[in-house]
Parts: sequence; C-alpha cells; structure tokens
Amino acid sequence: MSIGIKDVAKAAGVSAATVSRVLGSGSVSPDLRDKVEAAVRATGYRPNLSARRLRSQHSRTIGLIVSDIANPFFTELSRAVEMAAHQADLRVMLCNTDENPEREALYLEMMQEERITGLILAPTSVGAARIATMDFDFPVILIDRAGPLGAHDEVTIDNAESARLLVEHLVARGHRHIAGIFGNTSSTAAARHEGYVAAMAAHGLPPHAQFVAPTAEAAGAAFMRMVERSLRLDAVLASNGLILLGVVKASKAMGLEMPRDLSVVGFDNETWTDLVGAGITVIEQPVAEIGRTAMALLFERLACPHLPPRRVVLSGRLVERGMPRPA
Amino acid sequence: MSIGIKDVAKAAGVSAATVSRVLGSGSVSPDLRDKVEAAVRATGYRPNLSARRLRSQHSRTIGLIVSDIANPFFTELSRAVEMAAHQADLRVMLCNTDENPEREALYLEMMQEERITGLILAPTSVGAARIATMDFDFPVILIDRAGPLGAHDEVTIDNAESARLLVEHLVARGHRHIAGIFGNTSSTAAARHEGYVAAMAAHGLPPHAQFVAPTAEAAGAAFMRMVERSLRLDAVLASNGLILLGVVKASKAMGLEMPRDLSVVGFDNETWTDLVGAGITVIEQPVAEIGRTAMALLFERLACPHLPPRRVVLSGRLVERGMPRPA
DNA sequence: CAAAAATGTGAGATCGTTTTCAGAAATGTC
DNA sequence: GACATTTCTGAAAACGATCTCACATTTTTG
Repeated sequence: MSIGIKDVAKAAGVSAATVSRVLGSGSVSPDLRDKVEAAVRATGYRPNLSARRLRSQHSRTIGLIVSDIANPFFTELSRAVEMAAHQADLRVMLCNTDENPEREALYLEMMQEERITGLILAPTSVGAARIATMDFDFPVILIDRAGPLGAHDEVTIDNAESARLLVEHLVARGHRHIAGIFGNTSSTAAARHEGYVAAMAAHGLPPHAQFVAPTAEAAGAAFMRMVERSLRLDAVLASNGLILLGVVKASKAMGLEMPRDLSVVGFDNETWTDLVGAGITVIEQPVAEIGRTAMALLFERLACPHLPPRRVVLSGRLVERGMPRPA
Repeated sequence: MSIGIKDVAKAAGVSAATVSRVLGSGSVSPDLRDKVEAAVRATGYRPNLSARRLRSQHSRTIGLIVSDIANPFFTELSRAVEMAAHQADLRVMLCNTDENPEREALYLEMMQEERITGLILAPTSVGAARIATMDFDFPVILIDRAGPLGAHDEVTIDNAESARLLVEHLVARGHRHIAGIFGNTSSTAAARHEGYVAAMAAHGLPPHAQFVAPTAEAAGAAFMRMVERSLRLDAVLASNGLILLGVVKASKAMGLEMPRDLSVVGFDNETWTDLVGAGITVIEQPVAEIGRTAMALLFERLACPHLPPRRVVLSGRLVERGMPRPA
C-alpha cells in the first residue's frame, strides 16, 4: 500500500520508534536524525493522521460550526479562527449549518466522533438552548449568539448598546418615525430589538418593530407591508446584513430614494453598504477580534477546565454614512 | 476514558465484532441487533472515527480547497459540494488558501495525511502548473481555474464566450470605448481577456486591457489611472466580482454617474450588483451546477480510475441590467 | 576509577475499530 | 437421518502510528 513509518525506518536503518521520535519531538542523536530525515524525503513519507490521532489520543483539531457561511461575518470570523489555530499548530474543521438545527445536531455528533480538542460554535436559535444542557468531552465556546448564562464560555458584542447607537444616529439626523426589522431566530436579534425599543423610549418615540425570518425576501416583504400601513416612516433599522439588503431592495423597488424618502441603518459593514445612495450607516462588528477572543478563551479553558464560565462582550463600531434627513 | 465498542459489547452481552456489524452493515440476527442498539443508546456510544478510518482504510472524506472563501462564488460552491457529498455519505474538509500558494501546498500535504477519498480544488495561479506534475493517491478535480490540459479532470465555464457576451451587450447599447480590467493571477482571467480582445476586434474596436492584482483596491487604482489617461472611456468590463467592486467604488469616488458617464459590466452576480445605479450587467456562473458536476466527475473517476481526463465546460448566463448609453 | 546518573535506542504493547477466519447453529436437500 | 449449505457469531489479527520500558552506552560525580 502506501509507505509507512516502518518503510522509512528500514530505509534509514533504524527502528520505527526512532523515526517517530524524529518526526515528533523526541531526543535523537544528530547523525540518526539526519539519516531519518533523508529517508523521509527519499521515500516521500506522509504520516497517517488517523493512526497518529488514534494512538496519541489527541486530534490537534478544533471544530468551528457557523450558522451561515455565506454571511461575510462568518467567513471573516473563520479566517481569524483559522489563523489563530494555525499558530497553535491546530487544524480547524469548518462546518456550516445554514441555520438548520438538524444539521447542527449532525455536526455536533461528528465533532464528538472526531474527538476534537475544542469547539467554537455559533448555535442556531433552537440549538442554543439544547446545547446548554448537553455535555461534551471538549470545551465549547459560543460566539455571536448567547446561550443560557453559565453553561459555556461566550463571546458576543454589545447588541443592545449598538442598536441604541444606531437609533441615536438617526434621531440626531432628524428622524422620528423609525421602524425596526429584526430576525426571529437569534438571541442576537432579540438583544438588538431590546436596545432599539429602549432607545426609542428614551426619546419618547413609539417603536415600530417587526420580527421576520432572517432572509432578504422576508425582510423586504415585511418592509413593504410596513410602508403601506404607515406612510410616515422615515427610517429603518435592520438587525443584520441580509435584512438590510432586503429593505434596500424593497425600497428601491418601491421607488423610494435613499436620503430623500428614507434612511436605512443596520448591522454588518458589508462591501455594498457604501455603494448604495449616499451610503448606509452600520455597526461594524470586530469580527477578527471575536475570532481571536474565542480562541483565547478556548485555550484558557483547555488549560484550566474548572474555571467558571466567562462571557466576553466586545463593542461594535458605528460607521457613519449617508446624509441627514432633508428638511 | 470514553466508552468504546467493547463497553457496548459487554453491555449488550455480545462480542465487539457483533457491535461493529450492527453499526456497519453486517448481517446480525434481529434480537441481537435490538440488544446492541439498546446498549448503544444506553451507553451514549460514539464510534472513534480515527480508529475506524485506520482500520477500514478509507476516510469517507473528500477535500475541497478554494482560493478565497470570502468570494460568494466559492461559498455557494462549497454548499453545493457539501450537499452532494452528504448524499453520498461523505464528509467534506473545506480549506481556504486565500490565493496563497504556500497555504495551498500545506493543505495539499494535509489532504494526503488525512488519506482523503478525493479532492476538488480551485488552484492558485502558481499552484495550477505545479499540481499538474504532482501525483496523488486520490483523484483531483480542478474547478474554476484550468490546469495544463490532460493532467486532471476539470470543470470550468466558457470564459471567453462569456466575455464576448458582455462586450456584445455593451456594443449593442451604444458603447464603443470599452476598457477591460483583468486579474493577473488566474487562467480564468486570461481566458476572459482573450474573449474580450476577440470580441472587440470583431467590431473593429481597439481593446484597452489592464491586468491587476485581483483586489478591489488595485482594480480601483488601475481604473482611475485609465480614466486619467483616456477621457473617452464609456464602459468597463471587470473580470471578477472584486475587480467590479473596485471599479464601481473608484468611479463613485471620481463622481462618475453610472448610466450617464459610464457603464460597468462584469462577472459574478453578487447581491449588490442590482443595487448600484440602474443595476450592473453581469455573467452569472452556474455555481451549484459546477459543484454538482465536480462531484459527479469525482465519483466517475473513483469508479473508473483509468478513464482519460475530461474537461467539462459550462455556460455562464448573461444577466442584463442597467440602461443604454445616453445619446 | 568505580558508582551513579543521564542519554539514546529498539522491541513490543497499545490506541479503538474492522475484518478475517473458523466454528456453531440453523436450514435445506436427497 | 445424514450430509451439504447457509447464516450467525466470537476470538484474534490487523491498520499505522506513539509510548512504555528495558537495556546499552555515555557522561557525570565523589
């Protein structure tokens, strides 16, 4: 079959154990080490990871389960995680649930079967609660979405405060009739809704909130219905990039012009948000930092398994664009 | 440690071999099967994939190496591949090189060490040539980027023809001074350039082509330089989504208005292309079909290793948007 | 210089499965 | 009823690495 460690050993005139020590970090005399390295190159030997993992009982692999790989937030996040993992000489297994709890469950099983070292997980809404009750043979770090407090380590951003910033931005620019459209599946959206309602109340403004499936289509349709109902709308807050997209597309379809008839603000600083009209004000999430923090928490947890669970909250950054409401 | 097949066997009062047969597809009498299944549930047993792969000598895993996970083309592609793989009960290992040949090499090594069943690969420009000369223990299917003919199976789109369609579109709408900006790293961009030049020649128009690093910044800067040099430019063809983005941002920065001063066309039907101005005409790639085709080629290759290598060319679809050139 | 300690090496056990093989039991055939 | 088949089952080998342990050699120490 393919060449194994014994073939290398034979070629180098040493035992398999010595080859293993050269490959790993055992102490080997320089001349034998040279011979082995030469033999490895000569034979083109590639260690069999399955065998290695089986025997050594650790996978040097962490899992990363995201809920939507098409969302730039998660692709950037996976980049950051991958980078940090690579520095620690760990592999990353990236899986995408597409917000489907069944796929999430499937991947969670797979992670157990792979005997991963740790898991970074953006749970689906349904999953978050269930996962808090399960116990795993490895540490789990939740990101983006929060679970019940105290079950696992978590990294999130201050969603309520970020929503407040967006409302303040709109109010400062003269908007009063501010609607909010929120995803109906994540704790993240719920927190953003909370911040929106509170900020509106602080200005004595009535909230117009709507929860929708987190797709551009659903958001667009919801927005159209809102406009038909209440003509006085002059701004919309969208709880994520997809909803933002839906609202922008719908308003374009209805012939609304961006600074004149409507302002839109939202979350996630996607590439297109500065191309539309005079630009769209958004909250940019510190994606890379979220990834790095999650990895840091994971390492600490691996070092000290019995620390109490921690929740790290990072801040979103307001990226101001667009123009004030015309008089 | 964690529970193994022997623990399950003991709990069920059978041998480990029988448990293995129940889990796999061996023939086991119904009553023993029931007992084993009960024992599996009772113990919460999860098979150890490393051990399984080591013994059974196949990983039931395919590799997918893409060159830029942030590109929606590749995220959608990975979705399609994942879906097809899942139906065949295969896992997908997704890796992202970020166009970095070193990371590509690293991942290729890893794939060998994982003893994957097959690989679907969008090579970096540097990588494509080198990979043609290497030989692997598993079939390799190239996608998006072509290698030297005959080395591996391939799935691409008809890039030259697609570029021609874009030129025809512009010419039909009254444009004559059409520049082209192309990535300088992929065979894909080269083919698109070829199609552009041929189509321009067919109309007796002089080409204005420029090759740039495939980033929005480089493309924007190149476009600005072009405008400064030749004021008569009335349209631009961009060879991929990122370059398109760079051109649109730069033209916006220079105060050019989209139907009035300039038309832009390009590849990849990204979400934002219908939001900008009157919309941007693009070639939409049949991403899902590319993914499915790659998987199909892989399965056929696994079935018949000695078939001559095949190249499948799919067609892009012209999505017409925007408005004709003002008189 | 002898004893003690440190170092390098290889034989063989081991990780948790699947697979082979042989035997037992059940079934079929004449 | 005896023999040939088929069907199940368990003991033990095998997968390819690492790790333990014992032994040989070298180095340190008093």
